[in-house]
Amino acid sequence: MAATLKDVALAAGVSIKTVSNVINDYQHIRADTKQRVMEAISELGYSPNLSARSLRSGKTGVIGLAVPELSLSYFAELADSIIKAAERRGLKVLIEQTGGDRAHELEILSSPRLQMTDGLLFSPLGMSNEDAHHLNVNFPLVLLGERIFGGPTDHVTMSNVESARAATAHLISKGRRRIAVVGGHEGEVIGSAGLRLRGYQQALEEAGIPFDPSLVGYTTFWHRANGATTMKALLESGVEFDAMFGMNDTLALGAMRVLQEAGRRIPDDVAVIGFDDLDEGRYSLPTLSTIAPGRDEIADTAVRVLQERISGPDSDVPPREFEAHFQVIERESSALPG
Amino acid sequence: MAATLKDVALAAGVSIKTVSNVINDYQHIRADTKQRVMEAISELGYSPNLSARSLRSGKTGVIGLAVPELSLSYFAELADSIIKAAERRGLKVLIEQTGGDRAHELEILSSPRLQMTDGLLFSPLGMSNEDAHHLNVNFPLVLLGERIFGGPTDHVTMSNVESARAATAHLISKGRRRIAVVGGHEGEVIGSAGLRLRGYQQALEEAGIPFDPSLVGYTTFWHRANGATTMKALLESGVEFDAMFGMNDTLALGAMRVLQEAGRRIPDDVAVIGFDDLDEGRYSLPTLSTIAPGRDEIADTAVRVLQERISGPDSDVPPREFEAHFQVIERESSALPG
DNA sequence: AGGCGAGTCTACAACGTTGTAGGATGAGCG
DNA sequence: CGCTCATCCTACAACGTTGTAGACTCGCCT
Repeated sequence: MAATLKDVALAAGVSIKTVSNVINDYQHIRADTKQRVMEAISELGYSPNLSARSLRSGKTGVIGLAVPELSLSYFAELADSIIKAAERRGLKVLIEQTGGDRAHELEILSSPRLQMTDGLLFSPLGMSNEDAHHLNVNFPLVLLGERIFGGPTDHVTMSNVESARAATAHLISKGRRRIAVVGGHEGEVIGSAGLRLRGYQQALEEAGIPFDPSLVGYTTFWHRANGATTMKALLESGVEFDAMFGMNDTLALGAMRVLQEAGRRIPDDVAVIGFDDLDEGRYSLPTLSTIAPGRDEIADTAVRVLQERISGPDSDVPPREFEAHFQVIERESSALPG
Repeated sequence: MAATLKDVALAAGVSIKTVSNVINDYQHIRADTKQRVMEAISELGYSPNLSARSLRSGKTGVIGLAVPELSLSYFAELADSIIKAAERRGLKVLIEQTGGDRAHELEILSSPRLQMTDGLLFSPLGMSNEDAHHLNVNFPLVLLGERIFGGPTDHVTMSNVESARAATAHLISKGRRRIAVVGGHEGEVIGSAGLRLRGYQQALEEAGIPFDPSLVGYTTFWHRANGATTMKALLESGVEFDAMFGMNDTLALGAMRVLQEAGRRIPDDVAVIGFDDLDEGRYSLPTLSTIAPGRDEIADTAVRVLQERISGPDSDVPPREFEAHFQVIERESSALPG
């Protein structure tokens, strides 16, 4: 069906290899030969067979991206950034959804499901630090997210502790001292929740505010519904607070809705800040203050580092850790006289 | 590096082809031979080279999905559904973002960028019905969305007219007669905006309500910001209305925020319904009534049809059109005594 | 005894590409 | 005139897999 090098070679009256050379910009080709080949190519509508090329070269030009779910806005926006970053480097992206399920995540690492790709950007959610050794695989792998630290691979992550500290400090700078947290994971030390809670505590400490555990609302997942139910529980517990730090925007938005239903004014009664800088927070009522975690920087770094691992010499470079730069973005939900 | 059929064959003391036969479940193999081969396979950690397999078979097991942007929630959720549907059928999905740009969309159709895939699910935004002939490509292609109708390929779409009519009828059933629309595209006949506006008009007609053009708010894009500015313009125009139909949820949410800022109560002063059934609308304040467009059905149909085209005999089946089933979902934003 | 068919396995070619080695041509130089 | 050397091109092999054709064994039927 589709034209091959052979067809083009026949049409142009040259050898197969010469056509191949033209395509690959080999230097020593006479101008008229080149011209003739080019004409034959466009006449036959030839385009190279990528499977064959992959077989020869061992490279596919495709990278894998494994995320929990695209319907979680953060991962959708991350995927967007990553696809764009990959495109800039001439790579395509094949997306795999793990559902945040540990078994599914391990399966992706061990089975040949991503055979078609040159390497993998991996954002686990179900795995924990004890699973780090599973990352010891024999293909290029770059880890994303905050579930595992000190693993055997390159790792690109947010500045979780510092940015959570900045978020909390921001609320403190607005005169708030009773700051509720929505989204804690009981007993977690590593992981977005654990790290961000640490940042929260650091900020309190710096300001000389004692840490009150009853202000921390725990939840397993970070969906809108969880933000809502966690906030409901906080309200029912009767604990007082004049500010809230949502561990991500989605939680914050769900929680805000419950606060408003309960008659609390934002930011007057409760100042709110989230985390992630989702587009959504720009148009909520009120607009949501947040931490911009440097998504484009994360995407760009991750793709660049993966590409280095793919083409670079084997493993003489030890695993590296990258932290993206964050920014505190003040919007209406925390806009108060500082 | 990685083990090949040859290595396994050597280890098991059989021919390459026998190993291949074991892998492909060929019937006539002695039990002990099979056993020996299996052992060699797991011992060497063999897994087939997919590039080679693709080269031989002409199939990659990967389909392409071209959408405007994953940061648009609708497309993120669509991609989610499609990846899941593809997984059920043993396919992987490679995602390409067009940015909704016509030139970029045409380029994807004409260039060999998606060579690595067996077929393409294509959701254009910039192209219009006049570009339909560009869909006449020589690889399996299934069209999604409402930009082009009557094209030369299979097409999976929402019931735009009918569901917009149902949305409007829903507002009418709540006693509303002055129904504003947010998201019209000036002069458009085909396309989500044009079709949904038609459904809106049909519902009015059925109810004997005259169509008032000044109730239609036009906008080019369907982001949150556009919903907000369009609603601002409507309010400034001084036109009166007691309900609003947002052509999608994002627009509706943006518009709701402006309405609330202007002091209009929802649903008391203005009843609101959107379109798309985004997760977000389940946790907005108030929760957003909407049309569930049957996303899973769309995804499932699209993947199934594409797979049929990929493996099926060539083109003896004429292009087919599929319309997913929709549902009106009533939430707080339109919850009024019927 | 000869022949047949089912079961089991193998050798070889082919998919379309690129790397390697080397052949042919002509210019430059002693 | 003969040599070298750069330029331009070609033949062949190889990447790892699967389809095709056929070899060989065995039991069973005529």
